Amino acid sequence: MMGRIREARSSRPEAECSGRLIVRHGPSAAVRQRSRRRREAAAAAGVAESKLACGRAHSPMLRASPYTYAVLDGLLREHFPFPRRILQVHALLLTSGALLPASPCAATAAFPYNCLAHAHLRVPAASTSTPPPAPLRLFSAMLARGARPNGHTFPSLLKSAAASCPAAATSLHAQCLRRGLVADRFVACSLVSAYARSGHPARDARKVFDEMGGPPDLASCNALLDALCLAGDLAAAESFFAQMAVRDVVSWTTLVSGLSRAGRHRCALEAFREFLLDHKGRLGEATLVTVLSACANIDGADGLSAGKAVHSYIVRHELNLTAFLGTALVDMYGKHGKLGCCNSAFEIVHKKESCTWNALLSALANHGKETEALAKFDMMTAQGFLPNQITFVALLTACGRAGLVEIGLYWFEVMVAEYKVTPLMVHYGCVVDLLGHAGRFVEAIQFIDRMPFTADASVWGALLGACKLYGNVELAEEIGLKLMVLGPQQSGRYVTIRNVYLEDGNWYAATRMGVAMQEAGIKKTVGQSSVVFHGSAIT
DNA sequence: ATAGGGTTAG
Repeated sequence: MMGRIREARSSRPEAECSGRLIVRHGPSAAVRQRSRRRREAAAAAGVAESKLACGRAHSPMLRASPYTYAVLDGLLREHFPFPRRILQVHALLLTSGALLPASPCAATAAFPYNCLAHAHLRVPAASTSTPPPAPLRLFSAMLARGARPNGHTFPSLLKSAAASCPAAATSLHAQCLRRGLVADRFVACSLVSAYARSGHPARDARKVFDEMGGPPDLASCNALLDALCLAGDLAAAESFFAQMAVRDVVSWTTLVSGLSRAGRHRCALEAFREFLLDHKGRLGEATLVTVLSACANIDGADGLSAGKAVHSYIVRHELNLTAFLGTALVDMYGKHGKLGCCNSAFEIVHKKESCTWNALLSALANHGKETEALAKFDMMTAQGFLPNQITFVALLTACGRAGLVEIGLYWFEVMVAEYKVTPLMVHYGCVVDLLGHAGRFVEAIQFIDRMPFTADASVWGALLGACKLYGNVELAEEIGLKLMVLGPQQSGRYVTIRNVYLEDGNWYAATRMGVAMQEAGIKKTVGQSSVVFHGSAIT
């Protein structure tokens, strides 16, 4: 406990003067005792009591006035970049009674709750841990204490819900309706965004947008644009974008990211270039990250050279390589197989995060540096970075490529048992790939049967690859039937199955597969070696 | 001397 207090003081000594302004003097014995009890309760809850606003011996009671509110807001703002201090200020507000009514007969103010909820948006999920995110818990608390949520309350709540509690979006919307707040443009804008980010169909977001009071403003338009992109309706998004009266960097970034997410990376890059034609200002992190991501996914020299151009922009303007930007850069070089650049970009990212490591690991795993990927994984965990689902995809891929079957199986077990990472379809695919490449077909099939959900085409495809490797025609045929049920669209798989037959010399079966494909509605005749789909060959 | 919304990496 002492250690924490000392750290808070020594790392930010100037903060000590902030709070004294907001305390009222003259504590009675009863008040002193109450305040001690509060401190103990806070301590028991594991929150460090900070000296920053406590004036220690005084009974801290907030007086509700515009002035104290301004101080409170300033106090929180000052601590925005430091998640733990936000928690400390929260603890302070709890112990000082700022979240309670100023007097027994007064109403509880919404203001401190609103500020606090907003501040908590800066706290990464890991620190807040428990499932309902802090802003939503604060909402319950304010309702319980009779504070009346207002138009300033909901934007933070909706943002938080969209990020980590999608199911809450509709209830919050109901709350806004009941309180007559849906005409507020901030609230409406947040609702549009929250619906889109909670996986609702675009029409829900659109409805809120249409029912917003007055003409829509730019932010709301951008929110709807994003909603259309997220719902996958790029045609609607593009036409909406075209008829927007005003567009800013956010509008363009939203469009570029939407196109890129839809797989139209070249279109995304073109849109960005169009944007550059008459944009004179500096580019921000979000825009650069989005463009780098598009560049990463454009195969060939075009993508790489555009990515390099973005990199040189970063260097020229001496932009700080944040985790976000750095990761995008590492990924861009990694996807293009430029492992040297990838590595040096990785090295200069100041505050690396797990995803930064992930980008590096994926690059190594996918470009023949499997052993190095395994070594970097060890470094990553040794330095205290928590591996996540993506990390293990890279790790298992590396094991698969290197033929390290036992090691791969080991890490799969560790992933589930030790890191509590819930395996996704891709992870199962990796393990099936591992087993398959070792020729352990029985185990692979047992493994698939034990999966908590039904295997999709990617998992069967992994096994199919192994069938091809080992000439296991019988199993290939079985898988062929399954794939036909799962997805008649997967023409590439059929071709692989056919090739298994062909290599086995089974021309009859190969022809039959061709017929089956035609029956499944695949425009592909036996005898071709590849199909062209949207300009790229699938074999 | 009172707060809030839209874009971003693996």
